[in-house]
Amino acid sequence: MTLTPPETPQDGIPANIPSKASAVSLRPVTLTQRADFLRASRTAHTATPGFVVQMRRRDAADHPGLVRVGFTCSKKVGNAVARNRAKRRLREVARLALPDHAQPGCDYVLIGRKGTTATLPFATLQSDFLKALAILHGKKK
RNA sequence: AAGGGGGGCGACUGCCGCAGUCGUCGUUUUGCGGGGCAAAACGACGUAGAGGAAAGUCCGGACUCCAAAAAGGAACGGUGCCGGGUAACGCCCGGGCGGGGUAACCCGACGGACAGCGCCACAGAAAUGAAACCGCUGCCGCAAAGGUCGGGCAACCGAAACUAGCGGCAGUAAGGGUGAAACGGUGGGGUAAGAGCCCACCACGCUGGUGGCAACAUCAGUGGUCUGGCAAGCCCCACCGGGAGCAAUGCCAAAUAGGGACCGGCGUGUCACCGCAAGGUGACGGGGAUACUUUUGCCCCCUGUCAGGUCCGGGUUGGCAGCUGUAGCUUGCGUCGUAAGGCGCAGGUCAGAGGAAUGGUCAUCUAAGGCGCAAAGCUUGCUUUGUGCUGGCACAAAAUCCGGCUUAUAGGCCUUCCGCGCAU
RNA sequence: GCGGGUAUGGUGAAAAGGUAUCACGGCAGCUUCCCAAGCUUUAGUUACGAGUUCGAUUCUCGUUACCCGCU
Repeated sequence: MTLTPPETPQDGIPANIPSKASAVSLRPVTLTQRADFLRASRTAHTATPGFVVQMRRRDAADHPGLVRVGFTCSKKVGNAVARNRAKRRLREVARLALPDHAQPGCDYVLIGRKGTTATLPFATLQSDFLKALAILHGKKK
């Protein structure tokens, strides 16, 4: 894993995305490759009662201006119903907040937690996510 | 106790699918020199979008590949009262038998232990051919103590018979601290003591009659007791089953790659140019191309110094098909059937993708529940009425598709039935 | 998704229908001035729930957890 150069081409991202992202609105691309999640797990992260946020700033040559976001709910969260519910709520949080508050060129990963992600009030999740983003951006600067 | 059913109408915003054939409008990107065409992506509109168990993966199929002429057999595995239903089943329906419950009703791996083998620890006389042992009884032999009789004032002496006991012969299986289980049970007669030895009832086996398609039930006769238990031990009998699974499988593209080895067959299309030759290039010709019905054009590939057959690698990735509508499912009516279900007619039936889509914020209705408040009634801690707040809160997410089973399911609700209490 | 397998003291294993054994480790005691070694002793619902059987770790069914294979 450590022998892999960071400039490895990303097969999961279509080649036409970067040039388009500047022209159209800032729409986050969803992460699907396991390698992206592993890379993000080694970077800065902030925990809130409802979820954990990780942020990774990619290299400048790798699709600058593109915001990517991923969601993770392990089997610890619960059965398939609980995992799906947690992922949906995290997706809604990211959809509402990222276009206004995300920094281009970054990957964000949201991790669901057992119980709380599916049960906390939605407004609490939203405010926690904004706080977490502020902490992460401040840490990077 | 049985069955049904697992909220409705919506708003804003978001997710995902769509050959939406003749929806519309645009923008961007890629390929080719351009034109033009094709493909992809995005936005708006339209339209569709989780369950009764989608779950567990426990059975049965459809479908696909492998093997195979058909059929049979062996091994292995499964099923197991009888009849019916079904594409099929280990499922369902009806019946029988056994068990549970006051009842409604529920539960049952429910063939065979005289085909054979095996096991039954400990305890117990004995764990299955039955017999031995302790006992019980009769006869024979030996034989006390005590009692009886005789003698003696008494201590005591003597005599005969019986008995406990001991030994032998014979009868017997009633009884036997056990044990999960002891070759019938209870009662009576009988006997030296006993025994199905005899009798009545019950249980069991056999034979026959009757009812039933059958499982089985019932009646009569008979045997006098023989088959102790375990087959979710091996096994026997009857029936069923070839193996693997949509990550099956087929096609296309990229890539190592103009791959390598062998077999046997055939005998080098025409023209032009280059070359000493081997050979190369071009034209004509022939064939192919994941295709959707055809046509045309362009482009690409193969071949003409070989068509064909057999064998030999590991690693990596993308696209399309399979892919959702039928052995269908379901609603209504008719008809056959006790039922499961069958047949006929009419209607309804659009999730199908990438590791995978339904979320967020609200509103309202129908009722039930929960937490309160007030009033009334009394049965004094409940009921009724009014009112406020709360109010998708259970189990659980399609992944090829169907028929079942099993398991998980909140608050309750609806229909039918049973028991108990009270009132009439 | 499809298919297969395993659960026994704290750990690793055995038992093959008859009241669960071995090794290491833990607790306690003996021994020693103290420790180590040695000796003695102790702790299990055989993953959970049912069934067959007189009797189940063993046989059968269901549940849970974990592991493995297949693109």
